Amino acid sequence: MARPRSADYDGKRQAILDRSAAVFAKHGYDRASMAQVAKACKVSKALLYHYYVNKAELLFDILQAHLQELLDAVAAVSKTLPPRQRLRALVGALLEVYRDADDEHKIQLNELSKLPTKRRNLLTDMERDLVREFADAIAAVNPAIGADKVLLKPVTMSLFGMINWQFMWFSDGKPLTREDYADLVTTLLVEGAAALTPAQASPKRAARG
Amino acid sequence: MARPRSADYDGKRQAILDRSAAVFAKHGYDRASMAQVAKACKVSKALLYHYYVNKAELLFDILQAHLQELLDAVAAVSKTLPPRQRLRALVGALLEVYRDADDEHKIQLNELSKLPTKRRNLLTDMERDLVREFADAIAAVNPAIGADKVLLKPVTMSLFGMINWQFMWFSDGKPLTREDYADLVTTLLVEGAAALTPAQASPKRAARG
DNA sequence: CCTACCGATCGGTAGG
DNA sequence: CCTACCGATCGGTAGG
Repeated sequence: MARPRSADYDGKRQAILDRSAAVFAKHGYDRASMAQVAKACKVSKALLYHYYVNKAELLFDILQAHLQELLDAVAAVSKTLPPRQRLRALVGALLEVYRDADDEHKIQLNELSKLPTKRRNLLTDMERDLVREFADAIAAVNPAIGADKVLLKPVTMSLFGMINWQFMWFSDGKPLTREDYADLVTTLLVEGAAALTPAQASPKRAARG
Repeated sequence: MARPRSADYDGKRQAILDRSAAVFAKHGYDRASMAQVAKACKVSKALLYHYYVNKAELLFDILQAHLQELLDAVAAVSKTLPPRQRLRALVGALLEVYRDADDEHKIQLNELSKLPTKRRNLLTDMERDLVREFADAIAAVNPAIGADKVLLKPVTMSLFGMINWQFMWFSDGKPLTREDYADLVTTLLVEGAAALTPAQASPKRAARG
């Protein structure tokens, strides 16, 4: 009989994921040694290599789990909400996942490029799916921008810029909550975008302030 | 007699700065070996250590020069422009410096934390000065937000998010130019922020979409 | 301005 | 026989 997998295999794996993310975020992927990671995870280095064939696979698993969490949160937002409320809910969903994922977010921004091409492409595909959800939501709120081949991308990327830069300055416990910031971002995007489109004979003229 | 400095000392130093930034941006600071950097700069490793006492000083010099260029560009924007035109010019100034500084920008985002505390603090002070210029310009355009202790920071950071995320997706030669994007960002910020303030009995209510 | 070389440490793997 | 794990150590490379 084959020896069965440890009863707590998945639990252990998740614990390794969380703790190693903290080490990678703090010291950077290259500087964090597998010995350091193992110590933080309270396992031996050999056990770490039992779960992951190499360091890059550990990094990949951290980022895949994080991106899947983002995609799940976005998928859970009702598709029947009025467009603006749906966009607001999508922004709030991302910011809520980020509450406990500052480490994973930093790793995503800083270390993704260090994965081998195939693994990296799997993750950038997930990122692209996430972006598409937001682009569609923006198009639903503002059909003129949705139909504009030139404007939709920069407007969508402006939204991601605001959301993904949040980790640089935001801290919980201050007067402005995550919900407040989701409102603020949605207002800047929606009301700002509305000002782009009225005189929209050509995309260029529409974009000019 | 001490041997005089090379006639082209500063020119060589600048060339090292540019080429090493490319290497650090491509492979990451930790992975890029000093041997690799020396080869890209077409100098010996020993000469590299003649200009910089260690690897971190090279990184510091790259980032200091970059941040100084940003501060200079911002300082060159006329202070007598009408508020909105001034904000637009400030955004355009940053995006214009970024045209030839993608490498330096990536390094600033990814590797700043790897410098020793004192060096890092020198650079974060420069970043703070840059942020203050923009916060002041936003306050001039929208005095209600300028007077709001809760809103000014997140609104300013939203602007930096849009500008500093640009390197992730923008490419020159597409229909949307840097000038177009400066217009777009300024419009989102100014018209969006205007929608935050009318009902501004309390900051929280004002931020709610 | 170079080659030669160091003390330290890395990611990954061996036997059991 | 299998998988789950450990203490010890490998060959190769880094910054300086």
